[in-house]
Amino acid sequence: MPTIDRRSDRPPYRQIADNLRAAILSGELPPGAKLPSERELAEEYGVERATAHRAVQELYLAGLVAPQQGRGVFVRTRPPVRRISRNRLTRRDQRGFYGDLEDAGLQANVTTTITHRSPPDSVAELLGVEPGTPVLVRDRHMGTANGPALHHVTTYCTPSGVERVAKRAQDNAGPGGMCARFEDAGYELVQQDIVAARMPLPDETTALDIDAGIPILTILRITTDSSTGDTLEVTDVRLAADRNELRYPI
Amino acid sequence: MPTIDRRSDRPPYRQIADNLRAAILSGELPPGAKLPSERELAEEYGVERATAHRAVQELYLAGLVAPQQGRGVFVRTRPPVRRISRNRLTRRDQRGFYGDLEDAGLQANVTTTITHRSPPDSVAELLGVEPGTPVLVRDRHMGTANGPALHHVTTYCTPSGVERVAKRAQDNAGPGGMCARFEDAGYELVQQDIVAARMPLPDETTALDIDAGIPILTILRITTDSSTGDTLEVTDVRLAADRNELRYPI
DNA sequence: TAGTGGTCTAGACCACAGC
DNA sequence: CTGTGGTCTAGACCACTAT
Repeated sequence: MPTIDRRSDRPPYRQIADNLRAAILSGELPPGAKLPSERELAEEYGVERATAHRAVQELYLAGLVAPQQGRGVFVRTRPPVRRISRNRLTRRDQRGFYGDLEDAGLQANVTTTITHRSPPDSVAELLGVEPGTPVLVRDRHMGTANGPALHHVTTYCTPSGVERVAKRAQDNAGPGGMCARFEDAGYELVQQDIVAARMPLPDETTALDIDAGIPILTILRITTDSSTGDTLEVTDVRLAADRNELRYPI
Repeated sequence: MPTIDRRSDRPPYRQIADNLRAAILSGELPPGAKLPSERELAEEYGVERATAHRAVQELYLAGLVAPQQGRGVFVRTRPPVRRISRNRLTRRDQRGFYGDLEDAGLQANVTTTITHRSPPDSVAELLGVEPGTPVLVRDRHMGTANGPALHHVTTYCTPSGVERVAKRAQDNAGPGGMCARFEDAGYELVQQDIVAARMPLPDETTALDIDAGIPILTILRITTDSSTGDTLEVTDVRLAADRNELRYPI
């Protein structure tokens, strides 16, 4: 019999959320299970419906439950996780993105956009250009024909980097991507990944099919010429954190 | 003069949040700036205060603003970021955690707890033990004397792994951690990191000093014996995503 | 004391699911 | 039709901050 301590510092809606969360994490409410309706919760705990709603909202925004209009609130089921290896995304010696999808019996769906625009200040610094300077930018949105979006890749090229591989960068960079083209041209590359996470912006929420309470993983991949130390390109990858993990062999 | 489209599908509180978010991202409301009070927003947009509150709440839960009771709502300032290198956390050939802090003029504050308990099922599988089997667990909570928490590290050891390095694991594992002890014993180690992100649970929120709308980065580091392929230990690291980035040289 | 955000009650209307 | 979650209004009390 759940109840609320009105004298507690913890507000009622949090106490209700705590109880529901504990039931979910203990397995008492397994993935896919239906929570009591907000009106039932309200009566059960002796609060207004708005308060019960806030409790459910708390769990929704933490990614634990998924409300469905007209049906009820259900415990989230974890979607299948893609475990992405270090060099799956750019290196030529991998079948890469497409092979990954073929294995799953899916058809790839890639849209590429080429623009000139000024990169974020942090990227401009890495590229060695003045903030606000437009550079060549390739946006690639990766998805499946009948499924959720997979990831979004933005590649920023330095002017000098573009010159070195000529027009290939303007169009499709070919198998292995830009890096393979740099290697074709005889450069020895050094790469590093900067991995971070944050909450998505609204446009990322729609572009990457991200549910509330799910962060995005971001990878900033920096490619430099090992002999000169020049940065050749910077690639920014964004993925939904509930469907993707990154694997780095050491 | 901001206004609301009552005929739009997008509810009023989201339209207000959109306007504020745009002002923040464009720099019109720079980090540290004070937002209009909820009562001001309510009057400005012709809505009730509760609706204005929801708009601000939206931004709060997305990690963009920080409300302060009695003072107002302020645009979040990004805390300084620690960029953590691949092997900073375990390998012996690094000064590691302590050196990192000394550089910043801080004093380390580590509390270690040793228990026997059953690991999460996913970890049990990696260790090759039955789910529910208690194993040796070392919890280390890392912080600074006068600052926010840094990270939390949980190490799960296989029974066979523990035998091989005897009692060292029970106590302080010594410089370089368990991995160094395995190497002392002549093992060749292979490691891989599985990086993911998720929203924190309430206890992690307090333990790691995490604000609303900030995800946590999780690293699952798996150490195996390269000759036999046995998993020797599994380490789970959790860090606040607004203060930490991971750097993986390739 | 006045202004701020945090929370709750009370009641209402809407869009949507399922019967 | 009933039950569900999504949202808004209207008003209230609290704790906290600053003057």
